[in-house]
Amino acid sequence: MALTVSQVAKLAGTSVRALHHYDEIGLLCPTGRSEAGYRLYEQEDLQRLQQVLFFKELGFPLEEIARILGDPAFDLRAALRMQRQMLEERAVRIRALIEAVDRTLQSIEKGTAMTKEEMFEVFGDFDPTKYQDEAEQRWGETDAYRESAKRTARYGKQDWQKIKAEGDAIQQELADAMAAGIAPTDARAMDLAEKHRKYLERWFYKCPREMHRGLGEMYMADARFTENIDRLRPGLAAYQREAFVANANRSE
Amino acid sequence: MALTVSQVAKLAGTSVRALHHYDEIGLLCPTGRSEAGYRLYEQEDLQRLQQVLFFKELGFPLEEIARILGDPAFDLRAALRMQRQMLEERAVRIRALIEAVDRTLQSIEKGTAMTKEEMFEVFGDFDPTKYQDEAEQRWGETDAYRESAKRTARYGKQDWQKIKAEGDAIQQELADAMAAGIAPTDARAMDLAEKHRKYLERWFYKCPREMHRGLGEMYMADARFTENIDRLRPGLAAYQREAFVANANRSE
DNA sequence: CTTGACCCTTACGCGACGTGAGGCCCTATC
DNA sequence: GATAGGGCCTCACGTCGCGTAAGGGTCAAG
Repeated sequence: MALTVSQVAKLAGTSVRALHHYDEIGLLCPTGRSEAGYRLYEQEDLQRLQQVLFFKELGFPLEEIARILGDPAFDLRAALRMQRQMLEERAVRIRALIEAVDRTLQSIEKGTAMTKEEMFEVFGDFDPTKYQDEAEQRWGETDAYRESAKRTARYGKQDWQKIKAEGDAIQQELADAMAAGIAPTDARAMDLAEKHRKYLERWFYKCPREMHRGLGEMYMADARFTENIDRLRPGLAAYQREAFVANANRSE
Repeated sequence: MALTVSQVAKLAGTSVRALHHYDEIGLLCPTGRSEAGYRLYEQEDLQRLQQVLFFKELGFPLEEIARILGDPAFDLRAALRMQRQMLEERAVRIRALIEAVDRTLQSIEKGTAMTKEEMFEVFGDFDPTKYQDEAEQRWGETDAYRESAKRTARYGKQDWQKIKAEGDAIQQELADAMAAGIAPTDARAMDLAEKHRKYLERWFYKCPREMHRGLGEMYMADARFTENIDRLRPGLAAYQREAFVANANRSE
């Protein structure tokens, strides 16, 4: 069942030359060669190619990809989860760009000029190299990462109870902090806010501080949420929101 | 109010070298030069730069960008709407990739191997040159495009209130469906569930059906949520959950 | 035994800059 | 007014991920 270059290229939607290139630089060397020197790709080569293309799609330089895939501690599932995460970050960026387009359109229609800063807001805070750093970070502390990743692995039905319990516990901690008279702007409260955010990120993926702040505000705006949270402790919703906002504002 | 290269670079989040390059190839030549030969950028240069960066972000080669911006029939608003459209296509692609990652993860966890075709499905149907073709097409039939684009154009800048209202409306629709005696497994109810999911994705990013189902279960598991939802209509929480689950199970 | 589709290697080209090198300009401080 | 440090200029070569021949073997079908 070995495939030739052009067959693989067709399958993967890439070019023969690209496959040659990957072979040249040692990124993807076919396991076999025919008598006449033809490259022969097996199933495992295809899997590797899929990974290569995924990372490529995410903007990694080929050399990086080789390093990642070559890592003896490489864990396919962890990698896939990482890819997922990064794709979501991309989605966020695209949304930001769409909003920027909309804002520009609006300002044109209203005839109000944008400030220079506004014009480039969206381009500025994007660091394309961030991905690579993140990857290295993640792959650096492989041990710790693996552990935490293992937990996320299966989202069994009953696990949702655990998730909920964890969320409740954090909220209880916030309630306690409030009861203890700790200001929402206090580092301890902010740490709890951050803990909450991390909790969201762990289970629900992606929640930058910006959005977390928004979440806090939404809790306030929606009477149903407020009531609910305040049932745990009156004023907790407002307290929580303050803590989220404070946490969003610090460290930047 | 003229700016120097490094100032512009900082503003736009690009590099001085890039600006030099754009000048070299005639893509963005600053209107002025100081006595000493320093490049001086004016407001209009910044606007053009913004456009350049937008198109670049969309993957256009610089030469193409020069052609587009140089077109005497160039209409900024039409261009922005086109950019919007293309960004949304990108978002779709990213979602497809996310789903591909999810499918791969699932097949690993279930131990079922994917076929070769499945593995590359998502890469195959992506044509990076499509954008350019599309651009030319669009610039050809400007009239028809304008009309349809008008609808897509504006999106309010603020507000959580609108978001909340939208969410409430969907929930109200679900309550109505329930009141009308429509089964939660009925296509109409599932459509509402899907609508809710899409709503979440639009504003809160990412919520695959798997997670949506989990959300429904979480609503049920948490007494506070259940009470809240049921306040709108008794039993709505359970109904909603059923619809989410049904929706998650179909179409796959 | 030829034809045409496929494969090989070698090598140069290109787009969008990064990265110096070498030198002028400009303000600030001694 | 001399010098230091930062910013600006113009070459010009390097890089990355291939595209694109060039020149030549391989293989199944007719």
